[in-house]
Amino acid sequence: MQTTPATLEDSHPADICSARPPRHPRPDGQDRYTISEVVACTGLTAHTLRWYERIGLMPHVDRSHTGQRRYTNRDLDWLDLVTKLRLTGMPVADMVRYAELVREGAGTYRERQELLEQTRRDVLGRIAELRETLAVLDRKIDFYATEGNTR
Amino acid sequence: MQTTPATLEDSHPADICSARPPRHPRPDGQDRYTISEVVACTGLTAHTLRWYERIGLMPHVDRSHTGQRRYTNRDLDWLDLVTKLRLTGMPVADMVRYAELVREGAGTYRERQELLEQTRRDVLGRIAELRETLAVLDRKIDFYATEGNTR
DNA sequence: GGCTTGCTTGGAGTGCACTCGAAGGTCATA
DNA sequence: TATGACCTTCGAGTGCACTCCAAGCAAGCC
Repeated sequence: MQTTPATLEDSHPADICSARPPRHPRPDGQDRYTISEVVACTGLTAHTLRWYERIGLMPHVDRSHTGQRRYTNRDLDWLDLVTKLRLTGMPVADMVRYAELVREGAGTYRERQELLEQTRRDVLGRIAELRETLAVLDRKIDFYATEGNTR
Repeated sequence: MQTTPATLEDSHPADICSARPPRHPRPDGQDRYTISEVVACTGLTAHTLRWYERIGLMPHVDRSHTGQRRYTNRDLDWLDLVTKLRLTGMPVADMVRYAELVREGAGTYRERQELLEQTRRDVLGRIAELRETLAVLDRKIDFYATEGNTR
C-alpha cells in the first residue's frame, strides 16, 4: 500500500495506517500540544477531549512534568479519525471498541477490518438515504418556488 | 409541476405538495388507520407517534367516536417526510417549526422554501463529509487487507 | 506576594429524542 | 359476559454524548 511499516501501526495506539495530507501545525519532534492548542485545531472542547480519554477513546496522552496533557501529531490524527467516524453516526461505544483493538496490537487486524467494513456499509446506506431525502427536498422546493411565485 | 392544486396544499396541514409513488395500504376514502397499523407500516413506535403529536410535530390526528386515533394517507405521507428529515439530522424543534408554518397556510411558502433550502445545503454537506469518511475507511480497510494477509 | 491564566480531577448536570409505566377505557371474539 | 388485546392520558425514566462545576495546583508577570 504505502511505505508506512506495519510496526508503526502498533508502535503507538494512534493507528496511523494511511497518510492523509499531513497538515500538522508542527513537525514531528516538536509536536507537544497543550489541550487548548488541540481545542483550537480540532474544534473539540477541552471537556470532550478529557472525556474521550476517560472513556478509553483516546490512547493515553503524554503528560508534562506537572501532569498537564501534551498531545502529539499522532494523537491529532487519531482525533481526526474519531471525528470522521462520529460523523457517520457510529456510537462512541463502537469507537471505544475499535480503540481497544488498536491497543491490543497487530493480532486484531482482521477484527478491525471487519468493524470498518461494517461501518463502510453503514456509511453507504446513509448516503443512499440522504440522496432519497434530497430528492424529496428538491421536489418540495420546486413546488414552493413555482406555486409561491404564481400567487 | 403536477396536478395537485395549491389549495390542496393548505386544505390540511399534511403538506402533500409532491406526490411520491403513493404506496398507501388503502386507497383514499378508506384511509382510517389505527395507531398499531401506522406502527406496522412506518416502523415508528406508538409512543413516538403520540409524542410527535404532543410536541406539535403532527397535525391533529382524527379520532374515532371513542377517542382513538385514526390516521389518514395524508398523515402517513407527513410521517414519511418527518422520517426523512430526521435522517438528515434535522432537530425535532426545526421540524416542529416547519409543521407550524404548514399549519399557518399558504402565506408561509417563502419561509418554508428557505427552511428546506437550508436543509438541502445541510444534506449536501453531510453527504460530502460521509464521502470523505468513506475515503478514509477505504484506505484503512485496504491497509488491513494487505498487511493482515502478509503476516 | 498577589493576580491572572490555564491546567488538573471526579462527579454532577444538561439536552435531546425518545421510551416506559400506571391507571383506566374500548372492542372483538368465545 | 368475560377475557385479552389494544387503546387513552400524563408524567416520569432512560441512554447517549457531552457539558459544566468546584476545588485545587502551577506558571508567568507586575
